[in-house]
Amino acid sequence: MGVTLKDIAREAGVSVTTVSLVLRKDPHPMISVKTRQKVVDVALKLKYRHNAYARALRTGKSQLIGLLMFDLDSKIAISKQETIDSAIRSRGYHTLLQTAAGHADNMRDIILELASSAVDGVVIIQPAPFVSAEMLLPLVERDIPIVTLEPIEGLDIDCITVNRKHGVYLGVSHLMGLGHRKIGLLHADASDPHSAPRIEGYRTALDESGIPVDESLLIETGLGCKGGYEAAKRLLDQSGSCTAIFCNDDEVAIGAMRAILDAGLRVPDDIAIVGFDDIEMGVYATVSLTTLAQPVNDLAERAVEILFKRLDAPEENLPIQMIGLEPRLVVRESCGALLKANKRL
Amino acid sequence: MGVTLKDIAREAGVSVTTVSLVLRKDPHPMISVKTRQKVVDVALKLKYRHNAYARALRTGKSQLIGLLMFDLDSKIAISKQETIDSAIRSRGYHTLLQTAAGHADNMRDIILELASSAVDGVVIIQPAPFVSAEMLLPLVERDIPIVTLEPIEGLDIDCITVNRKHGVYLGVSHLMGLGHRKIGLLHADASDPHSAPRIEGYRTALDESGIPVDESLLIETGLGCKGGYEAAKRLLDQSGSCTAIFCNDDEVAIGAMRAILDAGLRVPDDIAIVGFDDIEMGVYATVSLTTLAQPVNDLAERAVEILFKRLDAPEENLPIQMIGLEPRLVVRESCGALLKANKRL
DNA sequence: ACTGTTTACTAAAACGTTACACTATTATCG
DNA sequence: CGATAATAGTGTAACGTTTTAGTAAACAGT
Repeated sequence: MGVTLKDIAREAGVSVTTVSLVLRKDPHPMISVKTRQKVVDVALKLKYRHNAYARALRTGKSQLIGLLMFDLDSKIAISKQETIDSAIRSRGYHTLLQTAAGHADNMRDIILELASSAVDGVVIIQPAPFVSAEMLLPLVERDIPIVTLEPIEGLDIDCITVNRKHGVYLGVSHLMGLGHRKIGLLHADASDPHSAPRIEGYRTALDESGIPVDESLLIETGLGCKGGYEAAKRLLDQSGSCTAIFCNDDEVAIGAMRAILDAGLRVPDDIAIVGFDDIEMGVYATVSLTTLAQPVNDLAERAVEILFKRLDAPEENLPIQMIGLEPRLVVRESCGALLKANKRL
Repeated sequence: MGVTLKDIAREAGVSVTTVSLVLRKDPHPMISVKTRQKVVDVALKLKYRHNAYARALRTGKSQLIGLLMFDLDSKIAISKQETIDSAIRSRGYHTLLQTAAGHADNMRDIILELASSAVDGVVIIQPAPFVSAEMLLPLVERDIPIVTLEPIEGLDIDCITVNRKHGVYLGVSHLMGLGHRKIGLLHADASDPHSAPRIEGYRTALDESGIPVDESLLIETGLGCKGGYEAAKRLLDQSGSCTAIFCNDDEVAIGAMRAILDAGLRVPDDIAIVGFDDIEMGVYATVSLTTLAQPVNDLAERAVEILFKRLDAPEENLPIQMIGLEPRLVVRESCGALLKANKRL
């Protein structure tokens, strides 16, 4: 149905090979300018489009990188996706974004589908807790390079992530610097691998100042605004005595703020809030959000860089990379630091 | 490198055809249970995965639907994407999500790429103002069915959209029912095809009540929280006299709320707010958002339904469909209706 | 015992490319 | 002038699958 190289060859009076050579802009082979021009003209006239399948079948390469996401609920994950996407595009490759729409079953399906020789490489943006080493086997067996943005237990693959432990440490230390001693922590449940480092960072910060950890201030939260709202409510109900809350991420923080306001308290006057991620919405929250910014650009660029190093050198046994980037504290209204500074004036 | 049908055929002592027949689970051909079992066993043993490219090349079908988005900034667009994705999955097809990451140039690239026989059909979630009829030509020429969620000028293709005019009419009428007479409208700029229907709906509602339209209350807004924040600021600066604002969408509304609070005013006491879309964040805004909910599920299901009707009957000349679904008013705090009801008690 | 039918399977040709190994033709040089 | 080299191309075999048209064997019917 479509126009093929054969059609162009016939029309231009040359061989299929020549047409292929010309249209691929292969600089090496010797084709006269005249022939080149004729082929290009005919191709344009017939509105030729290459058949991606035939090309991929023949070359074994698709110029396609699979971008695997669990869902599109989190703004920070989306901004990672966008940045990675553009890094891949800038290298002349295309992106095949796959989302599991919040279903772990889909994740397995998608990985199998990607393994059907569909992509040259894979970046997994939200691996855990949805992706296990075993699920990635089909890709590993076919030597399809994988980079994840979070470590996967039991599998040695390139991983470039954010040092969440240190981030939480920075945030909690900041709150302590403002005088807070009773600091709540809304953390994801244990199945989320981000949870443990966060709790560690929290403990480290408190330990360092010799403050004992009050376990009742550690509250498990669901994800999203809704999760934060409910978790903060539980925290406020059970112990009215905390003066600050460190939230799992900005979306949880926005939900938590709403719960605090609903309880008749003010942010940051009565309770200070710190989030994690630095999403745009945080800036426009009723009380703008102090947070730890993830180095999204860096993260994306380096992830793609590592992936392409492997693509370019398929045979070489490059060492597995495990890199942790540092988040950066962004001070806005919700932590009360600005309020305090103003008062001092 | 991968295991092919040939490998299985050799190992199982049958022909390639037989293997293909068995593994595709073609019910028609007569293959004995014994042979069938042997082939399946060998395939499993060798960890066979079909080669998607070879299959697509041979059959001319990829079982892939392209899902085209301009960006992932808007929550409502994402929820449409997720719903459409799962509708496509439930039909045994796969989704190829492509985002232009906010660059119109990418959009053209992506469409060309999709036209390289890469997909069997396309759903465009945010066509306007980024996609023109001319850009879609490569798809149209190859008879790849397209469904958009918004009309595209100059091109007759299936379109299933939301009746924004009526939505705005409902929202503005609701505000008028609450006694508001000076109602601001934050609308996208004219390049956005949603803009005109919104303004129309606004005018219709006012006309119906015999209220003259004060043009100074119609303010052009950028997208996202930031856009809403800035536009609301402009509105408040130039005329302090409006008592309600209808916002282009929920994200704009959240930004606008922040601007109102920054100006020392309260929502909804001093200024009532109504948004459009019904995103989750609106529920957890400091003042929960009254809005017009888009019928996302319906939208997605019907879009996919139309697409598959065309896929299943490629030759039949099905009539072009243009469907507008009705949004639904969701009353929360920001419009002041609840406040008023409480006072009355 | 012959035709005809059913059952179980297979050979070979596509699909549109690319890659490899060639062949003409023309130019260069001692 | 003949030999060599450079230039400009071409023919054909893959890539892994599906599809079409077939064959070989077993079986039934008269």
